[in-house]
Amino acid sequence: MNETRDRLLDVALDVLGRDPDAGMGEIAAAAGVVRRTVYGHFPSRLDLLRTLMERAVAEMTAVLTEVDATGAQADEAWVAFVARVWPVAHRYRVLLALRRGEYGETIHGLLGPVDKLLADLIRRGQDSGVFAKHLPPAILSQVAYGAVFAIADSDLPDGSPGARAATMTSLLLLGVPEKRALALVGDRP
Amino acid sequence: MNETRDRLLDVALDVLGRDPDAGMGEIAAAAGVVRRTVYGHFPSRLDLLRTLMERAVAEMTAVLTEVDATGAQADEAWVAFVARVWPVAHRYRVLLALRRGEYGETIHGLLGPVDKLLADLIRRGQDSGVFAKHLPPAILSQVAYGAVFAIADSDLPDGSPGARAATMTSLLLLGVPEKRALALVGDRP
DNA sequence: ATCACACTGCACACCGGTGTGCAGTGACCT
DNA sequence: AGGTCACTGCACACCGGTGTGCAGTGTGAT
Repeated sequence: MNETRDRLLDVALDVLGRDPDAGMGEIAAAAGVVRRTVYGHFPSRLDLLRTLMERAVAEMTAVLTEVDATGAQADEAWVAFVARVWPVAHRYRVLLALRRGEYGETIHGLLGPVDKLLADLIRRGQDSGVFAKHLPPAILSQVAYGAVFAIADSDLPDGSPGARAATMTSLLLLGVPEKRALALVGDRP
Repeated sequence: MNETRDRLLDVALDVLGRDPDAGMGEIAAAAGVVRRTVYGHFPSRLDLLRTLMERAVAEMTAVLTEVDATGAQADEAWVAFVARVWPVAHRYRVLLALRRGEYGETIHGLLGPVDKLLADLIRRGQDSGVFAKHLPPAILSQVAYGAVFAIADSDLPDGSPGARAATMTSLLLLGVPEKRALALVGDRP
């Protein structure tokens, strides 16, 4: 039923991923609707942002817990995570983009669960010896996560690097030896 | 002579690194000066930004060409680059932060030279076989560069990861084997 | 003493984004 | 046909940041 509301959220995820400072007007226009209509669904900009983040966080935690529950090694779980997230990676740029900015504090709070799950996965990998320990889990997870989305961002030109390259890169930076990384990612493209 | 002007630029680098959307008022306040005074030195906000970026870009290109001219292997050059940049890495967050945002286009243009030098260094490393080729130089350089500053950003807590961890991480993600990376970075902290 | 000059402390106009109010308009339901 | 409901298309007030004008005020040089 809530057709417009859903489209609004989809479009906002996209628009704000490109420009975190985009206003209600731009989002409305991108959704083929008038600004006034947006306020009909979300009483304020912050309200829209919050709903958006909650949705994104829910999807991410779902993927992470699912992948974690398979009982696989941490590096295998990471590969599965990136593979699951990659197809919609551009949707999740917003997670990174909105941490700074006007409502940064509010948004940052919403991201807590995701940060925790990521850090836990990396810690598990470090404890079992598959990930290197050159950085504490909380930081290493953010860097790896950031690298994956940075690569997804550069994915505009025709010759796209693709999921394989992003997975390889993140595995390397997590300290997985090249041989093992190649085996995990499938030796041939 | 231009004491206030210089302090303004220093402070702006710092403030804008924390919040790219900081206004002239915040910058002025942080410099212990009144907003009106800032306009006495820089006719517009964009003008301040441009001056700032030119200064930052000049410093970066200086370091990069210098490090490049030693004729060292690309991985050694990268280590030297990070070592030289690290002490003031937080100053250069602004380079990343301001690419998006209001004057993104203008700023992006200013960064061309730095991007090119970085990509050239990485390409040199790939051609001589010390860096992996899982990503094209233009992207790999940006990811490595981003990782270094992401780590510098997380450097707030008492137990700071430090330059060593940042160097290790970037080397790994560039595809340098752990053994070689440890040798380059000095086997003991 | 006076001049230059940098900074101050107000005033103001302007702009763009937010959020609201309210009278339509059209589609769909019954 | 009548009613509901979402969207429209204006109106508006409000806010915060930008950029400017101008009359001070203090300090250092001569």
